[in-house]
Amino acid sequence: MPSQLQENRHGTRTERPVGTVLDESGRAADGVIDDEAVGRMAVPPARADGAPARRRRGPYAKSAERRQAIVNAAFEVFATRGFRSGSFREVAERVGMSQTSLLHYFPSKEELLIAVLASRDGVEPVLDPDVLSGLAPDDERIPAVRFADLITTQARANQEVPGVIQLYAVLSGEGVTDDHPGRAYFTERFAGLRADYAADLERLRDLGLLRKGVDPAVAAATIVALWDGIQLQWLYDADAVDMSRALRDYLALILPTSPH
Amino acid sequence: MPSQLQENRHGTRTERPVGTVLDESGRAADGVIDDEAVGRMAVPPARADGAPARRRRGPYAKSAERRQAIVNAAFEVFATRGFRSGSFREVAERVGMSQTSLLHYFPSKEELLIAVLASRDGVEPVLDPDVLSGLAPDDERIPAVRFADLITTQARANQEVPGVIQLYAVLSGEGVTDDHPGRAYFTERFAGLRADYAADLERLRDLGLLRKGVDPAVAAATIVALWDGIQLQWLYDADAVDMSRALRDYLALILPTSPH
DNA sequence: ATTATCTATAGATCTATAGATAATGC
DNA sequence: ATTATCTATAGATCTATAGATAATGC
Repeated sequence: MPSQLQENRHGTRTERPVGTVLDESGRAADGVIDDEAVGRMAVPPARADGAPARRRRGPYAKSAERRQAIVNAAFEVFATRGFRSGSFREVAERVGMSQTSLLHYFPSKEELLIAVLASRDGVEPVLDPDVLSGLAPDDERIPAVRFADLITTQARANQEVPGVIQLYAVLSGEGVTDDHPGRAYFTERFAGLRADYAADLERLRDLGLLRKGVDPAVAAATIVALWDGIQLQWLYDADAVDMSRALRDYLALILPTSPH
Repeated sequence: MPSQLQENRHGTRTERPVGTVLDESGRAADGVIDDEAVGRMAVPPARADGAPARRRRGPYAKSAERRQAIVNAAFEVFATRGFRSGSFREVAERVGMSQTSLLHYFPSKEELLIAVLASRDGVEPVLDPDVLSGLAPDDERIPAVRFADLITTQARANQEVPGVIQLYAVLSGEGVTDDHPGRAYFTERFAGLRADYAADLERLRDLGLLRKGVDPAVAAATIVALWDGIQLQWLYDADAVDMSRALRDYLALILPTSPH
């Protein structure tokens, strides 16, 4: 039973995402100390009088909470206005502080965006991977059913978290414009998702559960593409499309044993 | 033989697209007189001295050409920067005139966007619908093959027109942000594409060419979604995905008779 | 005379810096 | 003493208006 399949859900990886913001004390936005970053910190210079250099105090107690509030507000602003049109002033207004105070936490708009993208990876709901579609515990089709279930369940769950789908659609479109600071994030995210799904599908193929003639790499890109594309249509007209249905139908086509 | 299938290619409709800009003489951007718009024009008021009201002269000879040059420049600017971040100044620079002169042709940025979206529908390459995959002229699978060929050929052709895919991805993402003037265009475009493809697939189903269990409406939304999504991935990494391959493979799954 | 184009500029942004004051914690 | 927050503001935008001048065509 390839339990690895559980590790590749859309957006539930545990490594720290690329570009996680670290403040000067080497603390990531979630408050966890990053040893590597601490190691990279500038050593306080010895003073001319030979006295020992002073130690930095680090952020105050409520600082992490404040950062998170800013990231949450920026999440909303970027989702409703995009990165380039979303303004510091609007984020500040929502979080109830002056615009310049934001710069104490995020010294540039780029860094704020990176923090939002990183936080987004954590906002997605975590699934219970044991929700199976009533198959006998030794049913050989379980890996295929689980793979399809994880994707469609995740799609349905994303739908319930306000802003997640819109932030993603808005920024992934804007990200291909000139010099956009989100480009690397999306390039890597797409590559990672394709690789993860392709690996899953190769395992399923080896188990004889993938339809003959389906290429795992092409199907992996197709799953991601279909998912993104149907989300975009859903944003324009939520009643006109059924996101999880479209995904389920496609997965049923390439994994003929899964239910439909 | 359902020749209607040829009429529904991605972006090759002949009606004037929603929101086509008409200048004050009732002339559309392409120079064609729009009778209905002329009829709507304000009647010149009779003057106090009873003399006949003067007639408007209409745009000068080179005006249509100038408009087109502006639309083309705006196309590039919006594709590389998005609508909100793309500026009148940059469009003016590319077209070699002052920023304020643009306002003579397009009195607001919104109208310029509408004109760009309308022009985009005409930029897509027109296909020769008779390119078939070497089937006997009386082969009953021809409608399915033609449907699949039109889509994959269009996908390959779009790839060759610089900016078309990027403009579309950037603006369709930005279009879901608050008060975006492109929202109506994309809402209607998606609805139209879904309806067109669904009608095609229903015909194919009636001919026994659609795989059992495939719902035409879901498959129609899936084609559009897959297409948009794979284009987005392609913009981030052109070497990593094969757009027409992904479309072809999906179409082969739902239309089992088409070649692969 | 009408259309096309330009200069000057109003008025509203926006990001970021400078530097003062308030709050927190060693 | 350090961190957090604020006010004031520089300097760079951006869209759009006002109104003058140039080019075109009735």
